Amino acid sequence: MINTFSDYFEKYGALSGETKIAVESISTHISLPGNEKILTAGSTMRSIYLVLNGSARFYYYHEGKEITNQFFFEGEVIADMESIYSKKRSNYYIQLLENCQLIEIKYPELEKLYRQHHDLEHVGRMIAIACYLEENERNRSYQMLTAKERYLKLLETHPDAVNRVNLGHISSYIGITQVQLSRIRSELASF
Amino acid sequence: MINTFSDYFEKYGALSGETKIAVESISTHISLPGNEKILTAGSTMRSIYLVLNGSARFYYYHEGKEITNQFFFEGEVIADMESIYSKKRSNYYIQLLENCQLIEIKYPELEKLYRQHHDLEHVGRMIAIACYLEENERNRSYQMLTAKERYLKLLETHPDAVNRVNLGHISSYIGITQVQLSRIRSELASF
DNA sequence: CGCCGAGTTGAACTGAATCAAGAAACGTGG
DNA sequence: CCACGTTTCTTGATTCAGTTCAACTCGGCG
Repeated sequence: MINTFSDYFEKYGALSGETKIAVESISTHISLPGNEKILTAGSTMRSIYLVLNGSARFYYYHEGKEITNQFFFEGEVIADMESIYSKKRSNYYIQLLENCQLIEIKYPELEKLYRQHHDLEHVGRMIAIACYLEENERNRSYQMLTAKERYLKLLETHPDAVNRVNLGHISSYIGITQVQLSRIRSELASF
Repeated sequence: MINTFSDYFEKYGALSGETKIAVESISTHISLPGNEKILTAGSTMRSIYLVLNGSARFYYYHEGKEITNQFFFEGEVIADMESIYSKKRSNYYIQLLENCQLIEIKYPELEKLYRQHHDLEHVGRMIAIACYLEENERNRSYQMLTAKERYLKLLETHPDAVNRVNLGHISSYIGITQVQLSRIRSELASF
């Protein structure tokens, strides 16, 4: 169970006691109601959030339609890295899908810790690499899988998503319409 | 112009003179003929390569067909991060497309330097984040663009690829058949 | 000269999008 | 606790983008 940012970081490498204390010292526990947006296009993201409880999605608009690009569940970290790193206004939205218990870290403070604690920066690099590999795998699934196969893969890797999230969000996540996803589901159900 | 690994790293953040000297001390210049494979499925990747001259592609097989997942040109770094980090056998291939001048760094030696030089680890983290963001953008292009739009986008972002690489490699990169890409090109040419 | 790989083109087919209508589920206020 | 409106999901009919299979062109090279 991931209850603190230290827990989260330590999945990717060891941290000294000192570093863990420093990380905890900049963490704040917050709780927010479902539906709340923690990022809106036009504003800049300055914090990252560890999900203790609840879920969220990252989305954007294209030709008037919402497209969900990411889901966040318990133990995962909510962020728009693009906005955080560029310090520019985001083009994206992040919305809570349920009531959430979160731990917030203001990014500039984490950056300070990265500079002070080499072990933390190392773990940060490992996390970024893991994120890169995950995105790359998703790209490969667009190259080689059909819509139905991508859905089946999501069932395996993110069973949470399928049970707790709207069909429309899931369908845009795997790059199809919700009509098509509905057909895929009914086809699968008939076995 | 990127002539050394230090040049490459410094695109993402400053390095001390000492760190740069350390990086150069583990770099080796090599040149290899076009068509050579520097990674074959079943073997483990242990080095990364900066491209001074030439090009390469990263590919794999799916249902008997080659699918190209990445291109590498001058100033870019060739690696299969999955194999390098897991230290396991790769499922992928990396093939040089032209005669190449490369700079090789054996990964375990770079890892040592990461541990010794905090500034280098910081830059490494920035690079990983940039790679993540790039892959994420590619995912968004699968979510919202048609095959033709993805090709036009590749024309903008990687004009090199379109001129120097086989149609078949490009088509699998953007997730379509080479037949379809040929049609797209002839349609575009008619304007 | 003849072969070979790369690219193009045509015809038939298929997976997925679109448009549209209806059914189910959900939340809110009376 | 029911009635209503709204949102979410399903289903059918049609259209369209992209695949498949196959034949043909073209340039390079032994």
